Amino acid sequence: MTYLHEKFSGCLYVAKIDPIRRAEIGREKRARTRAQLVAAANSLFARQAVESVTVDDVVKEAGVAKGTFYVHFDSLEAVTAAVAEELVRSFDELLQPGRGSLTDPALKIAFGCYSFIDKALKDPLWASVVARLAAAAPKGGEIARRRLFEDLQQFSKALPDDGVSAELKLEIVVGIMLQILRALGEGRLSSIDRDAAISAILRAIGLNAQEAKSVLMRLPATPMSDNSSRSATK
Amino acid sequence: MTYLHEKFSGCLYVAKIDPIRRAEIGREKRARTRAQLVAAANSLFARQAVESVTVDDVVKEAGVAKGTFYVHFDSLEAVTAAVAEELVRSFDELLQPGRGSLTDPALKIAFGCYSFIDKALKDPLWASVVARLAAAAPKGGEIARRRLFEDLQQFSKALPDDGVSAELKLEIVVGIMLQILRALGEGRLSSIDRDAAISAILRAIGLNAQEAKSVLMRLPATPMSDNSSRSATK
DNA sequence: TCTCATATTGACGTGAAGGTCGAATTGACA
DNA sequence: TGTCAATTCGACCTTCACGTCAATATGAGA
Repeated sequence: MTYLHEKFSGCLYVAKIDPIRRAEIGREKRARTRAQLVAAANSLFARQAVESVTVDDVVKEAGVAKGTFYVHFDSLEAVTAAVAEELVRSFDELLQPGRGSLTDPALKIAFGCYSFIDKALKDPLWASVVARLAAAAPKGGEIARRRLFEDLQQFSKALPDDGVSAELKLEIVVGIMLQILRALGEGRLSSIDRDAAISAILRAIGLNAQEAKSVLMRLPATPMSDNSSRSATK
Repeated sequence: MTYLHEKFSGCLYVAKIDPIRRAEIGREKRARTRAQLVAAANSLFARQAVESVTVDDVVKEAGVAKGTFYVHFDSLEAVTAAVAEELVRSFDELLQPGRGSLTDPALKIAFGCYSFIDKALKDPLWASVVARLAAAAPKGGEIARRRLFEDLQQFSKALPDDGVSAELKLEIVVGIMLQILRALGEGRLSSIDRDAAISAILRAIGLNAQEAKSVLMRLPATPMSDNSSRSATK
């Protein structure tokens, strides 16, 4: 019986399921392991410098074997990029609901900055990771940069020329935001006034105190729901 | 003859010069080698990330043997700190002549920022090194930070409260400056308008456009001599 | 229960970087 | 020119992280 079965199945009958189905089966397990690795890297980046993290660190943190790492990623840069991508994606998602309704460029910019700082204040680990990745993997945030730049161009058009190019404004806004992030991550500025920070940014890019205040008041209330308990890993 | 001489000198006569004199003799050679190592590290930091520089890189660049490195420094961090210290010292020196005469805090701040950006524009290698070290060895710039903070406190006192703490202002100014440095080092912003940048900074910390312009006009002309040919290594 | 594609494992080879130390060099002095 | 202390040299050892791969485990379908 066994013999017959083996011969039968081995030569003609079994062996070919559906290759597409096969891939589907693997996908879930595969995706879970990959997510574990990304989460582990994220978690490590919250604790130590990006450059000091090793493959061994990541696999240990993720609880998988070293070989598994290389099934999912070519190198540390690859997993770092994945972490950055996930961070950008998730923040973007967070922004969508509020952002859609805004048309005034100044408001869009203020809203984005406000949400960013708000998130950083509520989730210091997130702040640490973003600050470190911004330095180590600037590639990741490029999309966000581009969007901000477009808003700034629009914004500049609707303003009497103040001699500050949109390119310079971009660097100024990004510089302020990243520095605040770093400061939060390093324990300086344990609690700052979001409004004050946004106001400074708006004034730096050309609004006067009056206008900045007006923009602040027109900001959608509580730009993000305050479920601050979730860790940076999510 | 040889025998007598050896015995004579070896036992009684020679052997003890003056230990203080000895040290003096070595000092010059020693200092030169140390300076070579610091210059080599500086030069490497202008080309590649601080963390990617190895001891072998440094000694190769300096043209000395590995063992020599460890005579002068305990580790890469030590030589990195030395580079940072030298950078701060030399910039400070550059600032002294113009800074002495200034009493208005806004003017002091503007002058410092202007000189900084000016230097960065004239010496992109310097900009790269400072930008990288600011991220990798924040310890080094602490003195500069402290001085800027004091100026900002004075500045804030003489201003109607705008809700922005001096601590936050410090991060804002530093953030803008470092980001401009990074942008220059990475080729974005190949040439920016110094006045525009300073104006943005002044407005961010509470001045209105009018006042910012006034401060800019009161800046000492050509804050630094423009011998821009010297490389970042010096 | 058996089979097979897929995913996972971890021991291992390789090379690069850190750090050491006895030998060699240098140069002021007698 | 010989001596000695200070400096420099570079071969060598050690550690550690990278990346590989043959062996093993998993689990859906027959």
